[in-house]
Amino acid sequence: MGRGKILIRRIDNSTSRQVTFSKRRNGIFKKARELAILCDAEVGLVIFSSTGRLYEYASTSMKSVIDRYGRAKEEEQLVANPNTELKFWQREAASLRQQLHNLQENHRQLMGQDLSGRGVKELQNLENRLEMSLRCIRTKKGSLIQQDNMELYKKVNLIRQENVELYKKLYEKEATGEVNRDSTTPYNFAVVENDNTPIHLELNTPPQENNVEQPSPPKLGLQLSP
Amino acid sequence: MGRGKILIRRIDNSTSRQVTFSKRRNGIFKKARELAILCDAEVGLVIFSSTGRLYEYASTSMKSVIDRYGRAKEEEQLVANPNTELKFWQREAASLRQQLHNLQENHRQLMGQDLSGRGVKELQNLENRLEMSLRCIRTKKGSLIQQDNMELYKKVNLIRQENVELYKKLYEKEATGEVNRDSTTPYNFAVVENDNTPIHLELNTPPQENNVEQPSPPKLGLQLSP
DNA sequence: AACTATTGATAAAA
DNA sequence: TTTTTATCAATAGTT
Repeated sequence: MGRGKILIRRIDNSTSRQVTFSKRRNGIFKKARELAILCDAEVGLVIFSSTGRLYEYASTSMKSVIDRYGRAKEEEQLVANPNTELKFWQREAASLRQQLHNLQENHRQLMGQDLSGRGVKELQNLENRLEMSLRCIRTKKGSLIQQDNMELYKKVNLIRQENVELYKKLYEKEATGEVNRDSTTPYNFAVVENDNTPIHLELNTPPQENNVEQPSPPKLGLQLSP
Repeated sequence: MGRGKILIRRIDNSTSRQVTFSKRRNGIFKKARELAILCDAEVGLVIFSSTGRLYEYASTSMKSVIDRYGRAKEEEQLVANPNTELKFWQREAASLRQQLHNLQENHRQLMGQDLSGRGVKELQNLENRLEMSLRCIRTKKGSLIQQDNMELYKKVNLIRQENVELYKKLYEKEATGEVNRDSTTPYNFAVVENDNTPIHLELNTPPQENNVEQPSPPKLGLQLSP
């Protein structure tokens, strides 16, 4: 139900993930309330966002729901050993530790460490995955830099126009002999013909490497770096 | 959403109340699941029908959700009971969960997902790390393949030698007129001069891509693939 | 946060 | 219960 169908899988973009969370959270709370009222049910709903914030709804009270749930479960499986609580958390920690370990292993592999005992096939697979990642990242970087570039281009055009007008004013004053010859010109580069050539100014990039996937356009007279 | 709009009030007819309960229960469970997956949230949902039956959904486990709920509430009310042993494991689990979350985030970035909101600098950094990994992996792969290659080379030489000897024996028999002409030769490639050229046989590599960083040596007469 | 084109959920009927 | 179908509701993408 929206402008297009979506797959039910984690939304990568964190902004839209949050927006969707907000919308759907409201939606499901409404549904929960309606179900409780329409069907005379006792409903409890607890949601932790990915950032850890708690949201809750209970048709009666959360305490009532949880207590009732506990009693129902107790009846269902006869007894819950009071020693279980501690055990549960120990198992939980062990499980999380395991997951963490696996992920770390995976991460190390991806970073090209700990490659011993891997077959050629596995390494090829790793290589392919990394190349895919690189492509994604380079595409993103390229578009970001291009965006920066466009904004800078606009800015330069604005300043150039300003310059032209200042030049004109100066010329007029000079013509009427009222000018003070010692004053410095505000922008100390000359008027050039507006040839619409894109300007290539790389900001925010470390100078050590320069492998951007765009053709380097011819430089104009204005250079920000020595 | 139906043949007609309805008021949100208790459905009097018990049959349609039951039917509606069934449908909406499925609906809300689906929504809960989708919310958990799409938005990476932890969700717990408990429903008691008007007849007292329990239905539940939890994205992780109901125990985890209820415990976390309890802790969140506790923290909210600043009550810190020094129930040390239990608390310890709860904090341990929380910490591990956090680490896991961070590592997952990192991993997603490395895999080129979730790139929104990253600056050019960060992307450049990612790119560099991935390239370093790729170099490591390719080096390792290269040496593995070369090792394979060497072993195959030795094997080929052995077989070739065997072949030479068989050839000699056959020649001797032919010379004495005792040979059976219809017998097939065991290894059906001929003796060539041993020119010590390395043999390039790629084993264990999927055929789709072929970007190994070694110069492809001239192929010998022995070709395993058509 | 508001807007809509679309998809999704479901009320009524069978 | 489940299926079908006509409608209403939720929401994905956009502004």
